[in-house]
Amino acid sequence: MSNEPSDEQRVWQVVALIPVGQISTYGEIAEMAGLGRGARLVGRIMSRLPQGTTLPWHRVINASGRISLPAGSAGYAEQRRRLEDEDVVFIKGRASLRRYRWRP
DNA sequence: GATATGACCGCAA
DNA sequence: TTTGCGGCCATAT
Repeated sequence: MSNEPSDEQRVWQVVALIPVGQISTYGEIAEMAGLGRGARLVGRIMSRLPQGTTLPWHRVINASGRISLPAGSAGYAEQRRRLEDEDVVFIKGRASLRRYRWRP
């Protein structure tokens, strides 16, 4: 039988490892999950997460340091609130923390 | 098969 | 710093 984890499974696994209060980007996640330049794939997978998931999806932002959800949307507000609850500071719409980088 | 779309990215100007 | 554009890759039509 195939125990091969799907791309979706690997992305979930990588996102789950992001430490509290730290952030990563779609591109970094794609790279770590072995998807190469599949940043858009990561974005698609994030958009399809089941409600009530325990995954720290809010710690994933784009390469510009900004939240990718439409500004003003409910999703944007929730992601920003969750990050601020973890002491991530926003300045002019950008997360002030240096983005989390994986340690090889 | 061709085209359009998306929680993206890097780079040039 | 911000914008625009090409590149990227899975899905939907």
